[in-house]
Amino acid sequence: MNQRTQIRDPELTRARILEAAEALFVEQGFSAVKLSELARAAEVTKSLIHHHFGSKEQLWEAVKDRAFERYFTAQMAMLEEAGEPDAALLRSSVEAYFHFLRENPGVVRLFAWTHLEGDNHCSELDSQLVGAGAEWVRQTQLRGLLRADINPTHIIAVFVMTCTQWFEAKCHHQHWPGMGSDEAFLEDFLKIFMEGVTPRE
Amino acid sequence: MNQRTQIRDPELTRARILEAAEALFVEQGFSAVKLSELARAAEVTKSLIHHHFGSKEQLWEAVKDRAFERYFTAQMAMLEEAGEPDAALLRSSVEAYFHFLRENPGVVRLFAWTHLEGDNHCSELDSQLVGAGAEWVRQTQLRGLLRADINPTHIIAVFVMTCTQWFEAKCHHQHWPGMGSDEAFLEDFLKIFMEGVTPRE
DNA sequence: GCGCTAATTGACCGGCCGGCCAGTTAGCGC
DNA sequence: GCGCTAACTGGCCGGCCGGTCAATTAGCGC
Repeated sequence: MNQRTQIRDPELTRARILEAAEALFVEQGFSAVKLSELARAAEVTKSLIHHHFGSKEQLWEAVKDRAFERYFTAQMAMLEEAGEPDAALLRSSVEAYFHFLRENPGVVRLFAWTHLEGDNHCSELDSQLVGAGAEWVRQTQLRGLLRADINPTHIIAVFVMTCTQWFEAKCHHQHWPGMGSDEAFLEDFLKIFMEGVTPRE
Repeated sequence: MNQRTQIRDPELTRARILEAAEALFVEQGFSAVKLSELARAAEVTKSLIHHHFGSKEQLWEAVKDRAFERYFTAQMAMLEEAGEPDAALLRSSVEAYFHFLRENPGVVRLFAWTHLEGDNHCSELDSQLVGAGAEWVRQTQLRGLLRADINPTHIIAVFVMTCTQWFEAKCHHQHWPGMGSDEAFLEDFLKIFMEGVTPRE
């Protein structure tokens, strides 16, 4: 900003802008964020934001791309290290997904904002992920280790949506009477879910 | 707007503003809505909005209050007409809730926006609702008709969150490979859920 | 009918929004 | 070192945002 330390590092500048932008967009959503505020947060001039990203809209896209890229690679890694299909593995996948969301609350909110915008530019990536997961479920069904009378995609959807909503709407239902902690809820959800997808002997 | 039909009907005016505001807020969220646009949609001058509601913020509160009031009374009515506690009734309650959300997509989005804002000014009403539902579950558990090893509030939460997320994030997962229709998903969710909450004989 | 209240209008405002541009300068290739 | 590219600055802009206000008038109580 002022005359001190005139070192230039465009990579760092881009990173600083992206980081500050992600924080603000996650917090307030696209239209509530002001570029002036963002510039202050990133310790950068407003013009610099335009120089590196073109417009507020393009910056928003860049932020989403980066976050969903992270989400996608993390999930893909989890899927790939999954071993022999069986019910226990499904359980631990749900746990892993739940904990991933808990550790990445920003991603959850970013998802939520984009859902509300009707934006589905991340759905190619997500479809891949869900497709792979559903295929894994199908294999497990074929081995008789999961109920075969349920659409595999729906099995994935049920646990993904429950975990997502738990964190998206946390501010809302955390005050519900009798509601337990993250872990207590996950425990109870797994009781229902696992019992529901496992075949009766 | 112009000189024709100089009839005044403040109630109708308020209603027109509220209706247009709800539509826009539902669509775009609070900060993306412009009062000028809203005035045009409601066929009303901008000043009239301020006259009747004070400020954009207060109008937003009024819109939320009205919508949540509607939601609350509808749900309370459903709860009260519920009869003898048993598992079949839980099933039909889930179905009713799911169909209510499908018929009221605006409410779902309004909920979503307020969740993201961290606003929980509707939580007293909601807590009542959840409390009543959980109590009903507890009664059913005591009769041995539902598994007793699960927190009743969590049972409510699981189905509420799944239904909510289904509609909140519809634009997102409707393109997932293998995903079925509303009814097909509900069917599969109920298979999992009912099996999960029913005691093994 | 008369007068008072409040619904309604349209002109207007200060502020700030996203974006632009002319000018400066750091840093890299040569 | 030299020059060129692009990173970076600060001032600026048009537009429109939410909000105000004075003036007008419909409608209701009496």
